[in-house]
Amino acid sequence: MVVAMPNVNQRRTVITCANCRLNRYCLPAALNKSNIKQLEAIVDHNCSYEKGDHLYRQKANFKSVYAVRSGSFKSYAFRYNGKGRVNGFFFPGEIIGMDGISDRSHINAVQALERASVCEIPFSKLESLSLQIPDLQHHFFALMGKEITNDQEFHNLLSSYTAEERTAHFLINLSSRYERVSLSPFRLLLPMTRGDIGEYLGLSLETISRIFGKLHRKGLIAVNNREIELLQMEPLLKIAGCA
Amino acid sequence: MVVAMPNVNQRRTVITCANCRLNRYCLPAALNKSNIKQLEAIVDHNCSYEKGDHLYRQKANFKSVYAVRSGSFKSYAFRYNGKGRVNGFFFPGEIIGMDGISDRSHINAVQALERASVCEIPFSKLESLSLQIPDLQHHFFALMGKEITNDQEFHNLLSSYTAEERTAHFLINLSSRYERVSLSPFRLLLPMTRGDIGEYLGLSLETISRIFGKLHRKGLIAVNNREIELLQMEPLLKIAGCA
DNA sequence: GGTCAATATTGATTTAGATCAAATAAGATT
DNA sequence: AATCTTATTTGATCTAAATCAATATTGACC
Repeated sequence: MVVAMPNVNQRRTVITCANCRLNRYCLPAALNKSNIKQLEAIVDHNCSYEKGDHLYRQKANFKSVYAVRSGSFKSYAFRYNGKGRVNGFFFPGEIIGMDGISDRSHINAVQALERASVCEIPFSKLESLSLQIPDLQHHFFALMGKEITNDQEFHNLLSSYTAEERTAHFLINLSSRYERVSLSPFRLLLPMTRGDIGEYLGLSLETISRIFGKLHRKGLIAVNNREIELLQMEPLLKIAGCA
Repeated sequence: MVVAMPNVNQRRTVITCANCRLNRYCLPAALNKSNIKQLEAIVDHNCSYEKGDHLYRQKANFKSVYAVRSGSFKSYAFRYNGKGRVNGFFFPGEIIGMDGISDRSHINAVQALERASVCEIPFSKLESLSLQIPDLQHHFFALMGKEITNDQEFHNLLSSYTAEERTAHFLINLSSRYERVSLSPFRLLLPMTRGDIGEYLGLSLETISRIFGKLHRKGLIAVNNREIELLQMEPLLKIAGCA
């Protein structure tokens, strides 16, 4: 398995929010130094997972949200009649667990796609702290708002984009998320299978494979199993509907 | 046009959260009497709209969220290359505007489907008040969390359900939302067109019409233009994947 | 009440992507 | 290294829903 997401701050030094290289993107982003100290006090920085491990299962009690520190995760759900789908991927600096806030139980399961680690943030403590630190409350509202707008853009993608458009959009989206954490935005090492991507995009895994082939034949990407190189961004952006 | 959603608290008495018949479902739901007074102080209760009026346009500055008091709305967006879709419907007691929280500008437009009214809640004031009233902060986190889980269930719907399953799910969902505001859950007066429903569900308007016909032929619903009667809930729930 | 525009139904045809089916290729396990 | 399992690619066929097209109905406006 290709390890797409490098581990961060592992073993070497004591892990804190203040010294984490992701703190610009993560919860501390909006906080001053003294507030970051307060946040650190409620965060558990020592949770690591092997490929296939579950961060939590469907219907698990909600008690925390999690910031990805290294590696990557997918979330998925079986609903009602057994139909289930991957409905999200998570990379370093991103927050997992908001699917449990309203009902106090998670509607999705979350599984590590590779060796990974997270910081656990007990939600009740985060709420208390948010009452004391207006910037933290504001930032968490913004994070949840971002989740909402992302999901709505995805609604649009699923209801009106073709297979090729969805796939291009997926690659572009991944590219910008990789760039955010200082990984190459042009050479994507995918931690997930074609099947995962297909479920996520509402397509069959064969279609994902075929679209990769098609984009390759157009000269827009190079495909080597889990390694995808984005060769021509402009046409890709155009297909993805981001032009 | 059928007016599906009756007006509430209109003209008769001074409108307040304390006397609004929707307060059990709306923002005041989690608050005690004195807190409700504080909330009332920041809410503008006097905003009404005619059919077709916009509550806000795409990319409009975000400054408030809105609680629907009467009538109904749809939200829609044109994204990037002009592909656009209805991505939400809003009924009394529901909150509109969370699509603007993260970027401080709305990614959707919101339009009245019939004569309607809302309460406007300036978001910065809501944030300040949430710092003082823990229950309000908690409740608003929960409301945003609910929006997130709804959107994720919808992701699942669009990526793995057939046209019939989506349509049945839509009717069941509408039924429970109507029931919540004391409307008949079995006799649904739809404020939106087949085209709106189709865009929302990622289907063509012709397919919506055909599926209504099919469900009618199965004896599960009666269709009279915008009036849909749900005749047999069990089989409908089963098709919708809620069994 | 009559005209017009918007909405909804129904039928015929097309098509994007699913499904079925092998054949490779890559990783994991011994 | 050899085997086994899992993931990927590619081809052939099928099908659900889109699209195209024609009415029919409803509501809005003179």
